[in-house]
Amino acid sequence: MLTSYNKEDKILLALDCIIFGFDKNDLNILLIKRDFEPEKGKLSLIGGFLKQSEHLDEAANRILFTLTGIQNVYMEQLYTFSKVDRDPGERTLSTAYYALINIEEHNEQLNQQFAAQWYSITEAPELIFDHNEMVDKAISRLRRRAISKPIGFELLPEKFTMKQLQKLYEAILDEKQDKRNFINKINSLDVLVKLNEKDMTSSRKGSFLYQFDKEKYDAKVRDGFTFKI
Amino acid sequence: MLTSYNKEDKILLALDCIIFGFDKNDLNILLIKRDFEPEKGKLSLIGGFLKQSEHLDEAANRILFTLTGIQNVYMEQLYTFSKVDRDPGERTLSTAYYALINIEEHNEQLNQQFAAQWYSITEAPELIFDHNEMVDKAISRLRRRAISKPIGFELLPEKFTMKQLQKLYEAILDEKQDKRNFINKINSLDVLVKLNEKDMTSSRKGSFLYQFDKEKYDAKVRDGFTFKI
DNA sequence: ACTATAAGTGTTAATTTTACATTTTCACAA
DNA sequence: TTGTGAAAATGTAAAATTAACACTTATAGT
Repeated sequence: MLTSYNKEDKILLALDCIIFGFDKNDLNILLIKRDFEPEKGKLSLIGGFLKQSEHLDEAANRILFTLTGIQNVYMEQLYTFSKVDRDPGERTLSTAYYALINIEEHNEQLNQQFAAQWYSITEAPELIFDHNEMVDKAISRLRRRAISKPIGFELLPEKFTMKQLQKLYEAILDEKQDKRNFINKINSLDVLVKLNEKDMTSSRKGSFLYQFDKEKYDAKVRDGFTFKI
Repeated sequence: MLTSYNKEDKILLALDCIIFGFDKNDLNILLIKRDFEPEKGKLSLIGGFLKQSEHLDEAANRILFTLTGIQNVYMEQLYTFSKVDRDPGERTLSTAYYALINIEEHNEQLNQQFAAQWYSITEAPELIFDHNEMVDKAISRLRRRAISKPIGFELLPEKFTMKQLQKLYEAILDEKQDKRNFINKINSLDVLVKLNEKDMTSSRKGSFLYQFDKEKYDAKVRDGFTFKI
């Protein structure tokens, strides 16, 4: 086929993944010590380059898997960063993706053979290039999403307590929630099932475990309900 | 400087601009008849290619200016589209940008020498490649933005009537608004100045003109107020 | 001066959001 | 066995916001 584009510039396109995990009280992100120049040894997001015949979504998953062993994670495209000198090594753009994962569930995958590690976002480690900017943008996107979609459940174990859910939302939104109002709100959404099981690790009384009911949620969305915390 | 990226693929990166304008009752977008292959003669967004040493934001403005004569428009990045066969001519990604402009104000710029024309989004013309998908995404972004930022004012003349503002929001949100509630809401935001002038073209009684007070708005935002229609 | 037409204006009910404190349960220690 | 400490569970009333709704006013043109 004839193409008319042959005098246009071709450019390196990187991808960087902001992987959020939640651990008791804190939002964490997965970072890696960069083992090649430039900026070798500094902390970086999980990143790599797009191949010629790859969809960005695929590339993001390939890169995540290659560097962490984690797979089958739903990632969402965040933004394409394009400052001319953003990478001192060579001119590259980078499309950032972000995802939420449940730390425990993926810790088997993320084992010793990978250099990636969890860092609390409250400690805000300094990253190479424009990666801090990427993280900031991801956090604000996460906040916006968290109040309009039940996105947070991805960060919790399958069974969780109301307290854990509340802590999670407090971490994402970075603000305290009133316990009773929070529980009432969640219950009114009617997308959780209360199990006949208690978590006994946090108190003598024990607290009931809940599960997110995806089918119920999907059905409600179909009927035009909007989730809003 | 030494670079370690030399075995990575380089890729063509296009940009496409979704330019919204508003005209009495309808949201419009600016489209162009494509004058080169592939898909020559079909309708397309305003598009072009990123150059090696250009920021995406710059490129979007350059492309818009080149194809329409319109300049100094604030465009926001929307999404990067990357289906492998999205352009049958050659493998390209495309980063979409969108902007809101005031049709009258830019019609002098957009003169005969340019092929770009306004099309109502309600007529939903069929576009090349994945451009319809881009437009859909831009519209939903626009809706989300419109209820949380006073973004709509960019689409109106400097002086406008409440009726025009209401029509605009009805077009963006695609739903009727109650006249009294709408006006009360807008007034309670307290970011408009009522002028001592009337627009006499639409009724015998005439209707007062208003102006958006950007300084007042910025000051309020600084004090932590959130605009929400 | 009459008429036709769009502009302009407020109130009440319904819903949602916020603030807030006591009782319950149970493991463990005495 | 009884008592104690610690977290879990629970409801209501006030405040704020949103939604529904219809008549009066101003004016140009006849």
